[in-house]
Amino acid sequence: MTQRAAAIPALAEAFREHGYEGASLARLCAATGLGKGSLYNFFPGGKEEMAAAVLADVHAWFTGSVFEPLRKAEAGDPGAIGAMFDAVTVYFRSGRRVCLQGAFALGRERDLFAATIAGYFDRWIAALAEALHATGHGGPAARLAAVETVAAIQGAIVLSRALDNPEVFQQVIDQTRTRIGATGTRTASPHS
Amino acid sequence: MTQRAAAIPALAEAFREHGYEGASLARLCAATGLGKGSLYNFFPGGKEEMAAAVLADVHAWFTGSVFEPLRKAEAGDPGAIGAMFDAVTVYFRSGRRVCLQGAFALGRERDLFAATIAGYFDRWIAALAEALHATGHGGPAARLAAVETVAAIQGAIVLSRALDNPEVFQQVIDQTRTRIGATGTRTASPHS
DNA sequence: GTCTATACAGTGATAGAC
DNA sequence: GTCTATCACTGTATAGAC
Repeated sequence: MTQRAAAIPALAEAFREHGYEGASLARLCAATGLGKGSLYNFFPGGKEEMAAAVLADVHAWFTGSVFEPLRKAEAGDPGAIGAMFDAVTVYFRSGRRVCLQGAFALGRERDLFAATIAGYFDRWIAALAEALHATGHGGPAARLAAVETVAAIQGAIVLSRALDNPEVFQQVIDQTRTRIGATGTRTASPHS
Repeated sequence: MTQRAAAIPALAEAFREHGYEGASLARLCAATGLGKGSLYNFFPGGKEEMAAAVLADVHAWFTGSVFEPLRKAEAGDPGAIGAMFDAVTVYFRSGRRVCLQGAFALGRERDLFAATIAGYFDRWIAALAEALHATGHGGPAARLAAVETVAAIQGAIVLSRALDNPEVFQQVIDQTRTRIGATGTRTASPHS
């Protein structure tokens, strides 16, 4: 059990780097340091179960580190939204690290994990919309702003990777952050 | 020569639907209606050359239908930027159709086509920044707004596919369009 | 030029030894 | 539990008949 959990981060990085179809079992073995037998012992469903476990792990991390803290904005914490921007900037390494659910949404992997992927972004948008509502945005406007913000983050990852330039990630994040009036860290030096 | 050109749109759709690694030669043959021998006759470099030809074709279409028309904003046409939003909405079918260069930017395909992908987005941002500059945005602010707008479009594709909901594409596009003050069609009915 | 046949490495998955 | 060996299959690419 704990062995299985320990393999998931390595699997996640392999899926991030190579995509679902590109992450062959040979690479997954190399990434985890386990043989095929061990992997199939932990994940009887094969590659699909490994990817599902990784997506669930990512969702769990975001729930604890992003979605739940956003709820603190309801308690009157104006810095909660700013903390979200800081968290995703670190997590996605300023665009150098891919959003797995976003990447899967573009390919045929979406058919396999449609409900999981939609659930992830639904929760994100809902939590952010609540926080925006608590900080003054009107009801429907809060959800629109939440949708636009999450889209901006995903677009920032795509564009910064396309241009191979983490600074454009920072630019998009900073503009989005100031527009919706979030407090918190504004990156002074855009490097690394 | 003209036969080769006729195959490219079919190849493009196959790469869009299945991704680079997922688009097997069998599927590329089925999509084009050609045998392997014919494909290798037109594209001696194999799959990589087919994908490169597709990316070049997409770039050429955007140059003629998006980038060049944006330059008309310099001639004092305020509707040029609005026309860009209309064009990309139709082209990407409100998020149902993937941006090939954006999808490749997320995967390992980026290593193969890095210069091509970066060039595509560089041209887009440059053309849009010029148009924004001509319609009143200050110099550095114009480029920032251009970067943010292109990122918003890419994020709109990712998010609308993740939620399997073209309306969120329209929402993000409409918000971005009004924020930068572009005239043109504002989608009244968000359906299809 | 376009097809069929084929080469050969690599795929996901399984069975069985230890 | 973890490994090695092997499975049937698909991948890209090539060769050769027509």
